[in-house]
Amino acid sequence: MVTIRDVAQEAGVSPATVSYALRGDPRIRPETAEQVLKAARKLHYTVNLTAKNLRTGRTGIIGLALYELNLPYTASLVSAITNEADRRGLQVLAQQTGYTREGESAVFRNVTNQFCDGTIFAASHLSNDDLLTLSQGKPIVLLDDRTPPSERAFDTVLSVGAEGVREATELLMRQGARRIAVLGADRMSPEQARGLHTVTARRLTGFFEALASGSSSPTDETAEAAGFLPCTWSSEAARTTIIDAVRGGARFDALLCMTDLVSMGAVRGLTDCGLSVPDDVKVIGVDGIHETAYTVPSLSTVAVDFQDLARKALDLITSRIDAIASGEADDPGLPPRTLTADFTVIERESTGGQG
Amino acid sequence: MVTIRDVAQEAGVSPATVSYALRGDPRIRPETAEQVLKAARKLHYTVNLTAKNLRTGRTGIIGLALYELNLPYTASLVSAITNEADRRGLQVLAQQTGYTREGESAVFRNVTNQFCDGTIFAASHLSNDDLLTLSQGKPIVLLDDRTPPSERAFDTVLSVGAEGVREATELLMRQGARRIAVLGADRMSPEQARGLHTVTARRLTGFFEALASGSSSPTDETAEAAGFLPCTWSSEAARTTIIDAVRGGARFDALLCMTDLVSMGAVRGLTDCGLSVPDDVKVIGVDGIHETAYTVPSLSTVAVDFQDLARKALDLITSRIDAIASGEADDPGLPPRTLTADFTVIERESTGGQG
DNA sequence: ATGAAAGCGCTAACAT
DNA sequence: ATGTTAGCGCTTTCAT
Repeated sequence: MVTIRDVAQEAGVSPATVSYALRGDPRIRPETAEQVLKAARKLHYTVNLTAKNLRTGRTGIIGLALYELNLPYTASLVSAITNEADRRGLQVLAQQTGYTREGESAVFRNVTNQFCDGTIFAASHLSNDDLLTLSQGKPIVLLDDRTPPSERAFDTVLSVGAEGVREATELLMRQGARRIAVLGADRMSPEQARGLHTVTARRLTGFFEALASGSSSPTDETAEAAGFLPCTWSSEAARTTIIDAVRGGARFDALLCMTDLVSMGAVRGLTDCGLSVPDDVKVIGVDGIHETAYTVPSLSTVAVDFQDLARKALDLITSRIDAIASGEADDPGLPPRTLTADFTVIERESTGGQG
Repeated sequence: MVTIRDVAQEAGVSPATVSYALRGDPRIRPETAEQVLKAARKLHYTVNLTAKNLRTGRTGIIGLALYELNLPYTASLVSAITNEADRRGLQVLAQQTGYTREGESAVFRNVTNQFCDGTIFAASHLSNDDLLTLSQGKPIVLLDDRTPPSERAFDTVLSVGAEGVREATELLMRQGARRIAVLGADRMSPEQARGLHTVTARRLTGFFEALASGSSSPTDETAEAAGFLPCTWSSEAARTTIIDAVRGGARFDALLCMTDLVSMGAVRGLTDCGLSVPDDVKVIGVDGIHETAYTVPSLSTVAVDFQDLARKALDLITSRIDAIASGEADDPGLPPRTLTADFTVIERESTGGQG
């Protein structure tokens, strides 16, 4: 391994000068710097980040802890965040927590606290207090934090919420839906939805808003909620839930699905029951995963702008890391910030649009 | 930050003793070790991996360089490899190279050589010589290495090849297919296929084998190759290729698709042309990505056993890392090894089976 | 403008 | 059975 000393010797200067020159410190005379650079290139020198990190206390690695890596949505997240990190000269260590409290805290113990300057985290079982303890003072950015805005303890970036789902619901109504069932959410009143801050609650708020404003508009007919069909956000759960619902006599002409995986399962279940999408039932989902474009029928969706989300998450975390590095350890610092990722409603065949 | 010295002081021993005790070195008396452990717990001590790494020259991080992270197949790879690494106390740094030579070598320069003890790599543009230079002596395990077995310079684990595709083709024939077109592969003779060692060539070899053995069996009719429809392995490319082929008068009653994403696009394209799967055309793919179970119709596939693949890749790389650590630097060491991941043929609706 | 020197926290000879 | 010591490669005062 070629070290800074080798370069120093080659260039006829001291290791300190090499260190400065390599990072473009203005104190080094241009000609000297040039010598150093030449020597470094000649010897194929690369910094040893481990040594640098030991010295500086930073690793340049951002942890990314998600419930599961093998899902189209999380794969998009990993991809977008890795790209954006790369652009900033950072690395990403992705972990899966497996929906368990144990898995989540293990990630902090074994990974974040060891390797990472900070962590982007989709929490499910850990409270803010748990996180405060586990994070050991390192920054955390939450993905879709579910604590009420007033009680937030961490920066967070939110994916599609009320606004996106309101537009989705309006699209369904515009296409003639009159009885819209919600798939993938527990029954909730508009008041409850507004009081809670889970992803589901935020999305349902948009659903209720659309319904409410629709009924006050001068359309001849008006749409109504045709019930809640709770299920986990997997295609399998969605499929069986829909089959049971249809066999149980549920009546709806449209399905608002909480995610795209749910809408894929829904279409599959509807097909199993001999129902046609979009003729008998219109379907829309949320997330904007890639495969929605190629299913039969193609699926309408509220697509998260993953690049925007990644950018926001990294802005948030790097600003915290920098703040800590510049010695604001016990400083109260910036208050927790909440950012929302952009989205686009994509209209496809499942709501009666073009493929 | 609490260091090994703090623990030493608390336990009334030397830092070295703490280091030994913490790693269960038998030289330390049990009672002493107990004292140390208690002190460490009391102070919430955790090793500083950066320091440990600087000292030992290992990081416990495995690089994973794939052309693209946001694909169902690669997401499965990331997930399985991360899980398996976790089980072995290792971390995974996933990177996307973006199909470019530049991206591939950048990963080595910026990531692997800095952070990783070794890299699991899906190469496309780099030659063995390039890799030898870039790897700087750190182990590399290739995914689906395309160099001929006799010229292999690295360990590799192969995904589905001839065997899996032979079984897939046989399934198609058993279901009555007589004119099987191949989607996602360039035209190739059986001899060419056997001489090349790309994923495509290995798979085509299986296709030709099935065709050849089928014609010598006592079936009344015999299947034949109905042409090659080259396209990249994306749903979009598959879809447009199929549409063009059908409009151009191509005649086939079955499609052997090189990947599942290709078969998803194929079904979509066939549907666009008013053809039905499996009635008009039977379709099978390769990979075993999750979403094939929920499409309409559900897709038959040759499913890679991702866990098995991950296990094999990590066995390979850890054995190399350990060999290097135990001082066999310039040793010729083990010759390059080739392992093949297990697979299962899954029969679903697209070949006329159950959903 | 550059160099000397002191560590960052840990491990592994080597000494006791 | 445990302690002393010498670094791993780098950055960063502090001298010169």
